Amino acid sequence: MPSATFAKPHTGTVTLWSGTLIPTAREAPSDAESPSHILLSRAGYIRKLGAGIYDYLPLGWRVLRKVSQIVREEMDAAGATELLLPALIPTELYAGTRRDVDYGDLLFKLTDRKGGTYALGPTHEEPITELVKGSVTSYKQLPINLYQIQTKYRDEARPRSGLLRGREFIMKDAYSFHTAVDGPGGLGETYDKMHQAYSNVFKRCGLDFTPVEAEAGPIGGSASHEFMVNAESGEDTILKCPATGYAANVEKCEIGPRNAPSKGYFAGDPSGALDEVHTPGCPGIEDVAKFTKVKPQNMLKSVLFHVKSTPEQLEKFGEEYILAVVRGDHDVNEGKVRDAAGVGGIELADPAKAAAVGFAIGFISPRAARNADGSAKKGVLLLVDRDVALSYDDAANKPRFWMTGGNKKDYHVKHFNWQRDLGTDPLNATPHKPDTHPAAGLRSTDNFIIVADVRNALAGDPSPRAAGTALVTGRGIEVGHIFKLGTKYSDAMGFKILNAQQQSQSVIMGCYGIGVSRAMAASVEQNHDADGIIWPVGIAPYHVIIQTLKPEHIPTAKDLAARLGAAGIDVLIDDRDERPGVKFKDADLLGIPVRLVLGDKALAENAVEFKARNSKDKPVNIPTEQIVDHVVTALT
RNA sequence: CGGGGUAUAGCGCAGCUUGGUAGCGCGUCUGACUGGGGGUCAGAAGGUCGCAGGUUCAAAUCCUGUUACCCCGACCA
Repeated sequence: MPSATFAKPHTGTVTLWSGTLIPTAREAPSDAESPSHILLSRAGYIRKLGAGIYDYLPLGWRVLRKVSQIVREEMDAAGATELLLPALIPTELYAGTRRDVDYGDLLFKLTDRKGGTYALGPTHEEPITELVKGSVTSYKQLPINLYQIQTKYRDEARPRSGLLRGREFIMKDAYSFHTAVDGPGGLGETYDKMHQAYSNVFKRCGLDFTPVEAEAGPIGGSASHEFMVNAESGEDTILKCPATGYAANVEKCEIGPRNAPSKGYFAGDPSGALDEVHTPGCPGIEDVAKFTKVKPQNMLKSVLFHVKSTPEQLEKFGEEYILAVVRGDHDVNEGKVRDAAGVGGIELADPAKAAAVGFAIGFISPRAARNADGSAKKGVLLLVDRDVALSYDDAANKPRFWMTGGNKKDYHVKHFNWQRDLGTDPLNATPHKPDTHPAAGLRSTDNFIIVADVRNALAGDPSPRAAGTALVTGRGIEVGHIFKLGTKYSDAMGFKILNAQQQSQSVIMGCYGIGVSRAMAASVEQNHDADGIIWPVGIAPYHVIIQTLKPEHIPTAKDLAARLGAAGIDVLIDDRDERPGVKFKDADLLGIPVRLVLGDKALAENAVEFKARNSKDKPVNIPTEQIVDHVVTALT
């Protein structure tokens, strides 16, 4: 681990408990559920003021300042510079990007006395682009990477878990500007630097984290990474390859190759005669499974997407749909569907509109992508996951049994067979090649069908990086996200400059975020026990807590604190006239790495009692003259 | 946004069914005894029962409305 903050040649802070505000409580507020929320509340770091809104008390603010300082040092070392933008953003600034609309209700909006409308910034792409656009006029001034540490606002539909998902939170956001993606000074170079800086930051914060590949941006490749703190209580699921270290979030994770079916995709005889069953009020897989006793893994789940076409595409191709088919116990992955289809954007189809085009949502079968005569419906792509494009079960050595929708309300069918029941034999289908240009839209052909990986990866799926290795899952809390934006914002806001060839070009951007307040909570999620918090040294509010057991020991405690402070150590002196039991309990709750106790026993032998919060070892007496060195060693 | 729930002292809760002087634990304050893992005893302060209407001689309690908050789901750079 890189050098800890305390080792720097500055004087540490010394604080008297009696002079500050540390309201510890035996019981947490009833609305606190997650460990970080409960412990930070009980130990007096934060207090709730409203849904998703928290006071940062002195201890909490010290932790946030320590995290911020680590972020500053690493960002500065990576060539970025700090500034501060307003939190209050005039709505006009969103005119080009339309993000006030895209963000929707997530954006806090307010109106001033003159009727002007504003937003409380959730991120700052627009203000930073506006700033740089107005002050950078030559390619010679690029690249540049600017960051701020600031309070952000998002009107979350459901704030939860204390600091982990608040409506007001502290975030570091950085934005870089370039004239090229590759090469010296390019976006890629800064992106890699940020990746390294983020790893340094989270290491110094003492967090156990995993960088994962996330949904790729417009530039493609691994253009986005999330930094996930590994914690069981995390909201996000990540997948890892134990052999190669490959890690990705559910949205992004690829699934490796598996054995090709022995007879080929779709090939094989039916498992029985097509059998229609009445399934009243059962639109969902779970309902059907319960009602018919057929396992979800023997069902085909058909999900209809609507292609978000541009007006020009609408003109040329009409409304287009994608019918994605996965196994009943699998989840369709929207990003994979979009990429496999080769279109720019998709959305779940509206049930009413789908019904008008002949899709009974909830009861769709692959057959719904065909006309009555078996020909392909115009503008409908049938996208079949590899795990269901089968008619023969190699493992069981018999025809594959499928149940699927009956294409009319309240009916399903058993013994669906791809070759017999699709309408046209898929073996004769012309493979669809998505147009290389996503904006081109779908093309209708007679046999419009693709076999692809279109579902979310699961634990046990083959790794995409190591043959014969299975993916494993873990839970995580997203504390950082780096992203290659490309020209999305510069184009939307008309930010172009002349390059060395005297040609006007769009400025290429990257953005890089760290959830500062979320990192504090994530650390507690990861580092606590039944008694309280266990801070990593790097972000602990104080390095040492000195406890006096009798008031007459306070002068001795102050002398000791001064010696520790001179060594750059931050010290909290618990000078309260409380009983020892209360003080020990509170010390454990607060989670300060080192506890020094001044009591008659130790003082009688001219010693101080030392205990590390993260150790189960019994306290040991250290001679007073050695205590500073002992603490420094313990903290390093 | 859909479903479920809660609102009474700083915190955690009871009281509401069956209307009649506002209760308990923790914490706080005073005093005494204590003094190495939330100590004991004695005393004290602290609440217009979320808000607004209504019913009633009388409402924390019954009725109507409203607001806030929590949980599950949907959503989430």
